[in-house]
Amino acid sequence: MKITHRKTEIINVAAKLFKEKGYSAVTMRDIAQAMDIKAASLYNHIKSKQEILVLIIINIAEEFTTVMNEIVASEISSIQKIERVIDLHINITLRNPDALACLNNDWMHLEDNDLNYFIKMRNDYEQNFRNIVKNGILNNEIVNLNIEIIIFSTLSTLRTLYLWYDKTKSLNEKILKNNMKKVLLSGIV
Amino acid sequence: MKITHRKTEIINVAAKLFKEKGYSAVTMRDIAQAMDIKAASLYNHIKSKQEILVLIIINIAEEFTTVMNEIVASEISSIQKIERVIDLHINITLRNPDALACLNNDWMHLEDNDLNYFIKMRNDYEQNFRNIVKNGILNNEIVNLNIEIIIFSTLSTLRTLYLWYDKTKSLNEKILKNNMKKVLLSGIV
DNA sequence: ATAATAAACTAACGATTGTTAGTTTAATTT
DNA sequence: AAATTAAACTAACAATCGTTAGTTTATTAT
Repeated sequence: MKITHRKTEIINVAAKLFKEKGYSAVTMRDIAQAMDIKAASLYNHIKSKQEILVLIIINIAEEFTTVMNEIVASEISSIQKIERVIDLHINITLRNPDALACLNNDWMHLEDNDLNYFIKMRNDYEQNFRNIVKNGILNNEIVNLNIEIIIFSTLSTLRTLYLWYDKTKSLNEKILKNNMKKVLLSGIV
Repeated sequence: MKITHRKTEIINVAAKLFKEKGYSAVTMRDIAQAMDIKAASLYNHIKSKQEILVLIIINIAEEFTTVMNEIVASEISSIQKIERVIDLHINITLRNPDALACLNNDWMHLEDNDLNYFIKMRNDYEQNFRNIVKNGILNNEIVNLNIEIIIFSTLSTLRTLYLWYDKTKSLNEKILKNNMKKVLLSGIV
């Protein structure tokens, strides 16, 4: 099915509502009301509530996957790769915070193939990041602490940036990226 | 209403289910089935589904509030205060990861007074943390980067530690705390 | 002008939701 | 032994859920 303008509107409105209350707590009537139409009218544009969720999440997940693969393939230092991962997360967060919130909180409500596909992408993503850090430790670019703690503390900050998105509006993008890299790489002391 | 043994069991089972699918997606029949009884039987012990959520979240939130107030009142350096905050989060995560997940993901489904009370506690908690960091910057214990980025990157890691809880089982508590302090305070480079 | 399409509508469906009422069973206390 | 209590049960309720069918309205293409 083609993605029309109206369909895009539904997806954006739904993503915003999903961010606020979560997929399960948002009804088709909620989405319709936010668009000033009736719930049944939504089905002229979308196949099901589940389809909305899939379109929101899978697109973003594929974008993460694509760029991560580029980063892994590039011939730059481990630190530079991590800096590019930081840029990736900030870019997507600034462009589409609602979809990102949805991906983070509602991915478990995907079904069947979509769920498996998502989980595979997420695992691959983490494994790629783990390899970057591992290589960084091996050639002394990165400090030799527990690797899972390094991975987790970095990714959890980047993944939940959307929660904090509002407060970044006073900062411009370049300053945000610079500060984030300093904090994540060199700490706060 | 007194909190009996059976009531505690319901709360623990519910917290685990809420962690997996979120408050809204878990039905009373789900909770009952996990306890091998019928849904109606739950109401011999609890008042409503909402009461379960309140008991899970508010207890944990009050514990955070109490200990944070102790930390703020103590006469130790800013860095030492942050280290105690790190300990606080790790302690609660190790003891009750399910309730913590529920607090993080489902607090918005609290209602009326409970919701307001929770939001006030959360705001006060962040403000206390902000003041600790601010003082640390003023007396040169902490690097002078954007304060909101410092606060956010630290808290987001600590708050989502429960997601990563499983992988920490190989580490003992002391090593986990030490590594986490090094990563959050001194970075990974 | 006519036909075709896009996008809304009303009305209703079967399933599921949280919850209540009233009853039964088993354990504990008097 | 009798009475009380704790904790389960069956059955059902009103409300809400995602969704479908069929229709109307307004816009666009022929």
